[in-house]
Amino acid sequence: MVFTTNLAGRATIIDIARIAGVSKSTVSLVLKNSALVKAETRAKVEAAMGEVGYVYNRAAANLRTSKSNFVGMVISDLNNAFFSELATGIEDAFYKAGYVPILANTNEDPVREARVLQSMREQGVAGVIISPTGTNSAALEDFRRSHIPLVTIARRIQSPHLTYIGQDNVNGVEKACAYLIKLGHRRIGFLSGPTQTETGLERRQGYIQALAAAGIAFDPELIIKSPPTRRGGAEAAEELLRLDKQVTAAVCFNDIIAFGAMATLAAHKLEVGRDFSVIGFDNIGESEFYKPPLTTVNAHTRALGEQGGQILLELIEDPRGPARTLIGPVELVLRQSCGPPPTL
Amino acid sequence: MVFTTNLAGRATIIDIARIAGVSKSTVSLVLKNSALVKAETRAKVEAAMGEVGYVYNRAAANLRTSKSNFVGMVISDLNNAFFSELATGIEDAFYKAGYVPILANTNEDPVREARVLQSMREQGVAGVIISPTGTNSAALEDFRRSHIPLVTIARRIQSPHLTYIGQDNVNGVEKACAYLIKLGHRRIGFLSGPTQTETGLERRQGYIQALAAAGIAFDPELIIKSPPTRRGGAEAAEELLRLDKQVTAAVCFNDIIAFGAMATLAAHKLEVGRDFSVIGFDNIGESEFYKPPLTTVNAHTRALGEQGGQILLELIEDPRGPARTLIGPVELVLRQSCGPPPTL
DNA sequence: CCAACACTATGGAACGTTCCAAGCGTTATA
DNA sequence: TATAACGCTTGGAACGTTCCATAGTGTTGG
Repeated sequence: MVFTTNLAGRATIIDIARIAGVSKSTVSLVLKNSALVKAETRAKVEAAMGEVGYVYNRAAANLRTSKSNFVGMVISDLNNAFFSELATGIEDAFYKAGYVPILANTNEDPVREARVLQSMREQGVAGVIISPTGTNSAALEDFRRSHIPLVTIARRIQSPHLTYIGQDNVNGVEKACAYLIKLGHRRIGFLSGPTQTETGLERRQGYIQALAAAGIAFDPELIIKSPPTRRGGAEAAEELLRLDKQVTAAVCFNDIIAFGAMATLAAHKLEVGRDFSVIGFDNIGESEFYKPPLTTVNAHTRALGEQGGQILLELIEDPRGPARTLIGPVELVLRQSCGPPPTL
Repeated sequence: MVFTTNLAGRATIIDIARIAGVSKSTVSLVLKNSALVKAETRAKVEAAMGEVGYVYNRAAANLRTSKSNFVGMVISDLNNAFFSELATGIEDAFYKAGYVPILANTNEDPVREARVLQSMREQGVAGVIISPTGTNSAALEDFRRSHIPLVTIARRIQSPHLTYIGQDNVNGVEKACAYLIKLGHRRIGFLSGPTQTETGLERRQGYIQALAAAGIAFDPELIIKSPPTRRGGAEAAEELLRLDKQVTAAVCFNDIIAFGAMATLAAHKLEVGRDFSVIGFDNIGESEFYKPPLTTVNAHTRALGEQGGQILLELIEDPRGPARTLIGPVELVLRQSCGPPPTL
């Protein structure tokens, strides 16, 4: 007899047990590769499973054990290359460990974020990794109280209770600025992206620190905020040029803003790498192939995602222990957008 | 009494029933907003739920009803902007309908694809939408036999049994070529990407048809295959130039190849839009902001994803009916990579 | 010859829902 | 007054696993 195995009416371990002439407990043991079953018995059971095309019902197992192999993966903007690289890293870590990620793209919408977290609770996720929208720490705080392991990634929420993994934003921008200063630039703009997020504040902090370290006077006008989009970058660069302050270089909140800025510079007949230097942040895939190739801060995004996933898995294994904060190292990748790198 | 609601030991409808002084059946009815319960009773139950922070257990419901609100979303390369845009479209359709997507990024690996499909069966997904790796129709065919609704998207597998939604590849490349021909180009290269996939074959077909329609002799040497990456595009363009056949324009398999090609052209001191024209395919976000902005075929990727998700949802509602094929329309977006568009 | 023990196998309760059949109190109808 | 109808509520079986307590069979050692 062949079973047509759609959700309802597919073969269960009871069917297998009957066919193989054993009890359902034995079938269950076979499924978990228990050493308790005799090889011969195992073979019979496996034959029966093959015969009817048995498919394990994880929902039933989840219910019985009140565990699950689901993890939530909440991404704030999947269309941003940074986050899609992060997501593939995370997904990879889960995949390797046999966990299954439920995806939610919040699209920077805090309402959606809250709804999605609630839904994940209902699904019984074993844990959640999230790049928060940032404005909704209430929903996050609320979720945290459910005692489901939770990791925030790439965007920090100020809370001593939240485990966080991210890149070293301050140091990244510091390195970028220091490099420009070494190349001789004195008036350096900062296209700061959004300024109310932790990420934004940290990167801004790096800018200010680097200038101070070099003894360059800080001019708040040279910080231009904008949405972290190409258009935002283009407009911010426009504004920076309008200041007419002999700015010769800009550090950008991220690569995407840098791309936008480079478009504006080109429109103003400024050759990037000769007339004006630009540095980005993230080192997303396309930055290497841009025209000119973009000098940027490598945040090792994919690895960061993988490590974040890994940390969540550890937290699931052992939920005790205090919240951790991990800051991944960061380095400057020298390309043509600042002119030819100085020989060492 | 306050419950600490982690997975094990969180409040159940039985707890709620006891607190509210009703039966669990009544609580269940409240949960599904049944009109059968008196407003007063409903209020009592809802108060009890609020009191203990009740969280619905969907796994239990899934088991009982042998249904689920999970859908599988299998993406072949999430780091490719085309697919990440597709994914957000799909995710959006699911989100709106209350379905929860399980994500799997196969990374173009057929083995991973097969494993992932099996895992989704175990999770009891209500349906699956997949952009196949293309080389593993056996696994797909096998999955299809489980009678779980299945939609293939963006990449076609030749099978009369599979529902497919994609963009009009032939017509897209035809339009691109026709435009170049109208601009006066006669020797047009085709950076064909991978040639063994259906998508590749269709786009190649468009190229051949367009040349034929214009009475231009077909020269197979002008078709250069490569991986669909920036590097692939760069190398393919290199090869095209090496032919030394006075080629003045190239149509590319996708935008990413076009970006790579443009880098090569720049390295050869050819100004794209003046000395050489380039057209891409997909109209991914960055193409608008490239230098120069890329003329490309708009595949309405996000909308395509949304529609694909929608079709899967319809199939879940009503799994009967034959496999469908939907081909979305496609149009050329004129930008600077072919020089200024002719005035109409 | 029996106790002790290893090795396998098993029945049944439990996980948290849904849903059917049935119950009950009140009002309408005959 | 008996009965039907209606509005609301309920007990209990069922979904497909897991896992505990228990039991049957040899084998070993005293």
